[in-house]
Amino acid sequence: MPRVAASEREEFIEGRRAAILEAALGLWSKAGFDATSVSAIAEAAGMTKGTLYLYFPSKRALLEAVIARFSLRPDVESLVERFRDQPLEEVVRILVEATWERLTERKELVGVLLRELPNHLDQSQIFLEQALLPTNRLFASFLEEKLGPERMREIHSIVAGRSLFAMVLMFFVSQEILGGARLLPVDRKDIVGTISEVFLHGVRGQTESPAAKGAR
Amino acid sequence: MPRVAASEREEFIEGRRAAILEAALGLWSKAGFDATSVSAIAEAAGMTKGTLYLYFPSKRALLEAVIARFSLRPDVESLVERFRDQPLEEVVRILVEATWERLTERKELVGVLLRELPNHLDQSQIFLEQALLPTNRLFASFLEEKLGPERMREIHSIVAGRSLFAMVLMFFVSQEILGGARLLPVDRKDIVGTISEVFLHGVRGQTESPAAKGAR
Amino acid sequence: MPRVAASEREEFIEGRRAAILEAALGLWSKAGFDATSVSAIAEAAGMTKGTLYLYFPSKRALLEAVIARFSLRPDVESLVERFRDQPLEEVVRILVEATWERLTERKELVGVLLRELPNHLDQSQIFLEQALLPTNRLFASFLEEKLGPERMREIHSIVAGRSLFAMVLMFFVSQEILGGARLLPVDRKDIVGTISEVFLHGVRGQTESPAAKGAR
Amino acid sequence: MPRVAASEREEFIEGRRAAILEAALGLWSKAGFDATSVSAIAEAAGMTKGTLYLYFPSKRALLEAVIARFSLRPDVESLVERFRDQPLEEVVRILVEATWERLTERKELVGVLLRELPNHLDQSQIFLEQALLPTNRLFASFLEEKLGPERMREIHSIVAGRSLFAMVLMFFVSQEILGGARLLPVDRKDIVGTISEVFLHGVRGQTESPAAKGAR
DNA sequence: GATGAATGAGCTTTCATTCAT
DNA sequence: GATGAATGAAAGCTCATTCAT
Repeated sequence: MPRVAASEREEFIEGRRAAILEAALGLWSKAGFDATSVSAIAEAAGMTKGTLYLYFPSKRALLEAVIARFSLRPDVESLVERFRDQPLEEVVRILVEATWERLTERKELVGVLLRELPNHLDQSQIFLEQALLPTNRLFASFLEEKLGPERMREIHSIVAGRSLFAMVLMFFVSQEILGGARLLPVDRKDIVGTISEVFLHGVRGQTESPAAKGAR
Repeated sequence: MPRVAASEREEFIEGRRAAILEAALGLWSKAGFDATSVSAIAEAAGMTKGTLYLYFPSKRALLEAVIARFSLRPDVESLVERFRDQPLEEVVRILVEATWERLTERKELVGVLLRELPNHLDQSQIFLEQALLPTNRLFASFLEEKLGPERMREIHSIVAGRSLFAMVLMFFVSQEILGGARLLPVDRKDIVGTISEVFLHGVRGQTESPAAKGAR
Repeated sequence: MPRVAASEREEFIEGRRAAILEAALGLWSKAGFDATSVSAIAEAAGMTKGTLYLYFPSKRALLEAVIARFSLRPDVESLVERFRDQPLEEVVRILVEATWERLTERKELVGVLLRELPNHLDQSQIFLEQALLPTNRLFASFLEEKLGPERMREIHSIVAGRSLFAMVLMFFVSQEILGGARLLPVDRKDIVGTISEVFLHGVRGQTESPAAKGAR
Repeated sequence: MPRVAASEREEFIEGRRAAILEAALGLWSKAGFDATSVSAIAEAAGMTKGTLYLYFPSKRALLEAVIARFSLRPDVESLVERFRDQPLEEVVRILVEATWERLTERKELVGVLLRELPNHLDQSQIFLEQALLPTNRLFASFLEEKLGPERMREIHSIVAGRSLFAMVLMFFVSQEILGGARLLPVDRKDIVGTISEVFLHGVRGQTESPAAKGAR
């Protein structure tokens, strides 16, 4: 004779879990995993330590749940799917823009992952396997299709694809997480534009005019 | 009245400090700053906790000393200086190669910096200012010289320069630090080659054949 | 939802705090503040260190709480109020007796205060202001009333009043705290009697018979 | 074949010991025995920890040496001896004045003794026996002589004598050590005058005029 | 489901003392 | 005689986790 419907109860529980995850993420992004106490998280989530342990069996498990939340995958996949017929230029620009957007939205999570993944190598494996590699593969195959087999003999599509993501992420980290923006602010347009430009000509490669060739 | 020459004593002290720094770096790269106890570091350095505190006033000061050790600066500077007259292609390839080498040598330090800098934003600022920006500026001016003012109206030299470093570092992090190499090993030659290739064509840009243009 | 009434819980907490204060006082009176460890106090109070820190945020705060407990004030005030119409002799004798009694009851606290106040000058100020001065002033005004303005031109009522307390306290300290009683036991009656006698004739002053005068 | 005469060496050693004692006293009076480290004392004495241990076998022994330095004895004895034939009034006034002076000179030592004696009861015994009791007895016998056997049936000469010292010391402690002077400054003349006045009439006692009696 | 008192292991740091040089 | 590097014990304090209510 449950007082509430099962679904309602589950919803409630999911809400509490979400509140805890959010609180943990916020505090960890500020001070790191070890330097944040469980009771601080519980307080930020509006409950006591004891209650928090009703929803997660340990601090470690809470970290795993936070990590599991993150993925750029859905975005990239749907974008690539949606724009598969568009020219490469278009897709790359949209992708860079979307990725930067996504990173900005999840700034806190990016910071936490950056710091905590290396401390938890098993988590790291899972994360790479589930969140990064499929996207990397998908985009690589898209690149291969667009660039043709000839060019693929010169560059490694996986490396190339990951390089694009690397440029975006690294720029994001140095500007937004480590505070580079305060020292040397760069306009977002310049960032997205330059990265796309560099990548595009980079993967296209080679097809320079004789004049440019002479200039080398 | 000291029995040993001052220089000899200083040497001895410097040796102990170095041993401590090395021990700290090794342990931190495995488990992180907070999760590594001072006594573990002392033991790894072949002394007791009390002795360690003779050489560093606090755990925090030890971290700062470890961070202060790191810089890619000298390398890049001397390389750019040495090869200033060589074609861009040459310099970029050498630079990417050298940076990858350096990162590999200092793998542990890279991991520690990655994780601890965001937790110590003041240190972060100092690090960015002293280790990253000067190099970034130097390479940007080198790029401008090589590519000419026209191209510079299309791309941002600082962003471009940092993108190169970003590609190298990010690849390094995902392969070597987070363990990507175990999931999807990529040959080092491919990495260096592709990154250089992408970057070079990327910054050169533009001078495509009409055929390529039509394909967009 | 708490299972016990709020008042009941508060009572419980107050009980634990009292147990800790008592334990701290007992140990400090034997070995001093610095030489007594927090875990020794906790053990004496029937709990572990961690639990003690649930009730007091620091060792220092515990000291402050102990100091805050002490005051001779209520006694003196009520006594002076109650016996305001009695002759000075009566009041002084009762006061000396009561003070000695009180000191004996709180022997441990007296010892702790004696030693720790000079190490914590801020606490010292608070203690003097709240516990000593009001009493001193009250008794001084009582003396002025009883002795008349003429005599007051010769002696300083604040100094005189404090002198009485000084005699009692100092005797107490040298006999009971420093162990003088073991070397040269003095009957309590003698102490109270002589101090009162000395003080009374002292403040009355002057009105000796010619015979006594000649004996000088 | 000593390079210096034995006496010269002894003098040197005595000088170092004195420097250490002084340094220890200065620091202890500020922060207390436990809260002052041996190396702080050594530094203040112009040597290193290791050297200090050449002169005193332990921190505890250093405390004992400091305590052993203190005594009011010589003063009181010589004063009483010198003024034995003067009227009681004169002697008491001089004694109070001299004691206050002495306490002021040795303010630091008084503070240290006050705090540390109760922590070191064995030292306390020695101190009482050697520094206080003989003086107390001497002054008591002087009082008996001056006041005559009749009065002695009413007051206890030891208690009376110590009361005088108590008044002086207690006033000194509350004003100078605990900082009472800052709250309620009292002129030194008033202090010495009132204490002497109170004591003198107090021990003389009894012989009031009928008028005064009626005023009670 | 929620609480919060309790714990014990572990942390960083200090310090009196020793001893080879 | 003087040094200062080394130590190990212990201090104050924090915190993840448990569990009776």
